[in-house]
Amino acid sequence: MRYSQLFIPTLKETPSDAKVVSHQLLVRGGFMRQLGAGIYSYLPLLQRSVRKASAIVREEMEGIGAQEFFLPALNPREVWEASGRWSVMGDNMFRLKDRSGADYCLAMTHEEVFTAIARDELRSYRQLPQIWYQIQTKFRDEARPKSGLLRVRQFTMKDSYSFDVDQAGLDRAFEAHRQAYERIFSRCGLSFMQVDAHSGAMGGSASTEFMVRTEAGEDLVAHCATCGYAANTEKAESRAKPRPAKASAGSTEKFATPGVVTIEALSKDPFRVAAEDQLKTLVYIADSKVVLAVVRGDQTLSETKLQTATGATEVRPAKAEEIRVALGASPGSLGAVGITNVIVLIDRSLEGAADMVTGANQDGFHFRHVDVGRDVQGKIVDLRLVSADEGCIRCDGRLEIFKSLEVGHIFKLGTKYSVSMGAKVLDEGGKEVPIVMGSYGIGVERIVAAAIELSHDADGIRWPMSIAPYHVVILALQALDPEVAAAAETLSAALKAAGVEVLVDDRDERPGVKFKDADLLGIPVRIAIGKKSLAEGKVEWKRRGASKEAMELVALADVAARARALVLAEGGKLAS
RNA sequence: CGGGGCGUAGCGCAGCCUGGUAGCGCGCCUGCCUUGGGCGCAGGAGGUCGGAGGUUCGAAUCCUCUCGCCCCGACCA
Repeated sequence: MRYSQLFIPTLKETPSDAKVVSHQLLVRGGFMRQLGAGIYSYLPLLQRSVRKASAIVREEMEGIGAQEFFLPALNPREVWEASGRWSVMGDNMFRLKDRSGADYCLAMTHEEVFTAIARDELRSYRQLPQIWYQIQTKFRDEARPKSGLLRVRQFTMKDSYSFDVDQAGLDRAFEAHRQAYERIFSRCGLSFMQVDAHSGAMGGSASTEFMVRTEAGEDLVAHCATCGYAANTEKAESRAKPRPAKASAGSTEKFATPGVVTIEALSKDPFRVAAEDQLKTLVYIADSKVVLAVVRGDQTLSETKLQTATGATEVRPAKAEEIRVALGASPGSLGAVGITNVIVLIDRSLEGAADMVTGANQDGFHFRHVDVGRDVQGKIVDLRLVSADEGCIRCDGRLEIFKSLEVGHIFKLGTKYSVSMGAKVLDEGGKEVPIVMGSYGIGVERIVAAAIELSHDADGIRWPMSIAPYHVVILALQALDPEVAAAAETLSAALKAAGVEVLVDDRDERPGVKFKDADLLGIPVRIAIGKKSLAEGKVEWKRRGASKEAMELVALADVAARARALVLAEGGKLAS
């Protein structure tokens, strides 16, 4: 393709509203433009990369026997009512009405529609297993779109669903997806890791996220370098920093703490109660029920874990009035001593803790000598957020915590949707059983954005060969010079004949402009054709990102074969 | 949804506090020049100052409302 005829609106300056690198470079490089918050138009160059990523996804899905569908993004309310998610999805789902006033939504995922097809059409275990997938636009009314393509309201997702007659079948489908995902992300040039994850609104049991470690990500992963344990902090567990064991110090005793409403204040003069010797009592409303969550004073509650523990679909901090009604005191003086009329959940690390201090549910007073189990009773669950440098739960290593971007997520759904929607088959024994399902997603644009986050420099993008918009860019440094132009033409034709995708910068621009744009666009191989070297029948070959010293003069006649070999070696695909 | 910030030419910004007929850089168009890392010179086009209402002789500037975007938090398969 001739650069002069392509639409590649590059910018000299970084757009002021772009914060993360992938966003900046995609806009500067003329790959995309914003239409609204979290809504982007993909320009020709980006579309090429997205299609390449999609093609890799498609190949690997076909490789595990998955069959491609294309389902409606516009869904009637009924199918979402059937699974109960019309209400569960809340404000995150775009909703609309048709002309007759009937409710519709823009699908944010497709468990319901696929399960409905399975329910209507699958009757026998003989028809199983099935893996169905699609690569489709998804819509989510994100509360806060941000970071360019990393968090948007409309995006492309590969979603697949497995249907099996039993758990063993699901395990096989899950494993097949894990391996397909490993191949997909590797082929797209990403370094990634698999982490244990929270299942959230998807329901189901086990789930694994595929994470790319980058500061641009929004998830926090806890990782143990010693044994390899890795989990999203929504799920991660650790050995809590130990608290020096204390013996019970007799019965509880109320003492005045006027004006003291924080853990911090209580740890100072005149009280000097270490944070780890305090019980932090937090009041939440879980699906309209009051819940007390108790963690150690030096720990942080994980709302996600609280949600898991309560089984509620919505969990929020209680308002001051609600707290007063439930406990008769204000935040800062709360405790769970003797509380039996509401649900009390206690973090596992507090099991057996003795001689603690906690609020007395009377403003200005606390209790001391509080023993968990004796004075504070409730269900012992995992509630606290892990923090860096705590001990690994699997070995004696330490955890590190870092930001990551979720590019894929695989779930063992089990029978949640098949039961709620009535998708059943007859098993070998003629018994009717719910289909055992799995659900598997990949954010296609996130692959592209993650590749940029991982691979760029001060000058621009450095695309992996497999998803680069073109394999080679030819710079005709003196575009108006007949010999240079002719050489560019000849070389372009040779590369094309060899199956290499080539972009020819034939613009009547100064060399500096072409070099800058080429660096910005990040095409893996740059061939510069200038008068001087051309006189000797040579052109300059340079890998994007390679040092100046790595530039080589290559005979014109050798370029095509060499480029073809490189494309193949680096996992690119030759055009047929 | 809470907190903060910003909307002025295609892009990046100044002007606003202290009201007086809108400016800079880049880009764009024309000509000359130049041609291996975003050249140089000269000329030129381009703006309902996000929108509505108000105050005023007069509003980009002050006031009210509103829309949009960005950031932090909450939220989030």
